Amino acid sequence: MNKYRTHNCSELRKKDIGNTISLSGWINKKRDHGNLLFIDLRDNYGITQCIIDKGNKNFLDLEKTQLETVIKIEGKVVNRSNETINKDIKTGEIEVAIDKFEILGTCKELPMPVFSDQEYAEEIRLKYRFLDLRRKKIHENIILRSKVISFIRDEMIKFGFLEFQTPILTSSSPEGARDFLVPSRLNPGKFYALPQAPQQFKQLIMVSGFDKYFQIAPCFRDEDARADRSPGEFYQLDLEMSFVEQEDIFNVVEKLLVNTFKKFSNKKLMYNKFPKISYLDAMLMYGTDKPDLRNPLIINDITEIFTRDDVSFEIFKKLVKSGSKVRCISTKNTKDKPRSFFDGIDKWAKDEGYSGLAYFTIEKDGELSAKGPIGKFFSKEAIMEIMKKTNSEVGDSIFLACGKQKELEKITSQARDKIANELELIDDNIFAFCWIVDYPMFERDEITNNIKFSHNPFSMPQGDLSNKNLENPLDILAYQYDIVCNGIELSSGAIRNHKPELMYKLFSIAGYNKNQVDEKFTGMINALSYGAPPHGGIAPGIDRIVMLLANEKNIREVTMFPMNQNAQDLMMNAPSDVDEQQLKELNLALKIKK
RNA sequence: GGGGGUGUAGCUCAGUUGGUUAGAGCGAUCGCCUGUCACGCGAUAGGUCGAGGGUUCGAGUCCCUUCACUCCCGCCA
Repeated sequence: MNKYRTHNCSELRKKDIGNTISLSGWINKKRDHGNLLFIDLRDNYGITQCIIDKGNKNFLDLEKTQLETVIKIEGKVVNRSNETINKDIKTGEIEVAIDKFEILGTCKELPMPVFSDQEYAEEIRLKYRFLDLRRKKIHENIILRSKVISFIRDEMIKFGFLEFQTPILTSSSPEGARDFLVPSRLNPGKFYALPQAPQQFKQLIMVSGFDKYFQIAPCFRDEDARADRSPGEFYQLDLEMSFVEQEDIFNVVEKLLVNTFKKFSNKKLMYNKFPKISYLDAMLMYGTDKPDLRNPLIINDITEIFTRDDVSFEIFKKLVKSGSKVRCISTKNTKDKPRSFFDGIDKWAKDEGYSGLAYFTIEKDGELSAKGPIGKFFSKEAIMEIMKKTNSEVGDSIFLACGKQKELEKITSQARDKIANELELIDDNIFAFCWIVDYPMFERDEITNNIKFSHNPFSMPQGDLSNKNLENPLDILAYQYDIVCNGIELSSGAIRNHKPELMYKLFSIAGYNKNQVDEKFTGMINALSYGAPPHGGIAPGIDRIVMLLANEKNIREVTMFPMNQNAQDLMMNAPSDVDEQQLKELNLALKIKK
């Protein structure tokens, strides 16, 4: 028999009454009645109420034992009378009458209470993460994460995928995010990079003939944090398949995500078959390539309206003449919303640094009219045209913004979220997945004006790639796709370009000559020249999936040992100074800017 | 790099228009209490009001600088 326990803290039931047992765990809470002491003993599995009274010689010792001390108790399982049953815990029908106890791990005065479910400052949670992780909510989140990962792994194996590991110390890649670098001792002055994703390796696995690969892969990117983005490191379900078209990838991933989300959440899926939205449509209708489809609001382009003679909103007309566009959001039946609602939206837009959001409400009091500060600038006919374009009715309101396309996309996208939140249009009990497809292969760099890859340079372009098409590179679409759920980008993937000649051509458009490509992508280009299968894949973000399933707004709530916003581990004190000898071995000298 | 929010006891927070000795709950310590499950009751200890500077007769409160945490923009093929 194990020396610490016969049962865990969630196991004992009525059938155990009368048995002598032992439990080990943390003192979660004490209720001291002076001559009678209740102790909630907690372990990973649950809580068992233990009880001791003054008659026992251990009473005084136990009474002054601190919360969160780890103890072992021995005693008898006893019945609880009907009035004292606790329905909130699994072991609530019984309690343990303590006979003996032993301290296994003492506890100093706590910097933060464990039993409480109130919120604590991030700093103290991260510094004492081991205490924070004992708390119910986050403890359960981390267990959920484990279960989700196991489930995904099982599913992938059932689908016929093989799991492989790829190197953590690899080479720096010229495209993409900032790399984490690791100096090489044996190769002075040279550096490894931690992988931003196992992108090239997984393609090489396909070239090596393994057909279907997956990995719960750690990825490292040295970029600034956000609520849904850990600084430094995160995990992807990295997968790649040979001899597939886009649709084959979609089928596998849809099945996996639907199964996973149905298993681990009670929320409804808006679509079992994820809708496919082209990048261009998404940018027009939602102003972003990660739209929240729970939000019913749609953005419409009504630039043409401002070329009409019967529209006299001169500010917008002037901007439109010089190349700006006008886009709008129509809200259903908002005619009775108070003035403060509309002005609040306008003020919000100004606070965000935009020039504001104009608005009017369509009313019909005999005659059709636009009510609101700018309503008078629109003729009846112009209003009817706007109603037609935006699918609006009398009683609806129109919010308008004018500007250059990029800026306009940004404000309308944010306004779409803001207005929907104000109007409470978003059902939080739904997961709305979609595919964003047909990303452009290239885009123009706004600063340098050069043509560059818009996403992954290894993606396969769509259509017939005669030289004629290559003359208009900005029109080339790629077999490149993203999955979005509730406005969060879950993954991106692509059918890869496995033809070296085509790759050289595409790279030349982005300004790389053959030698540069050979040098920067040695492994890849070389491999593709020795019989590469057509292949493609995707990489859903594990942390974000778990975050959605746990109904959390912050990635740290599903990460066991996260870093803070400045990429510091407050518990381990990373990053840290290293001693002179270590630097010397690595041939490094520090030169820190003041 | 830029913008917003927060910072008061170990923890969570209150603190009015600038005005005497900065408060509460939890936790800690001590005492009372045999059926609680956020047990109850009483007492005690516990404060660089994030830090520095300024205005003022007087600053937790106003101003400037700075630090920490956080959210957002930039960034994230």
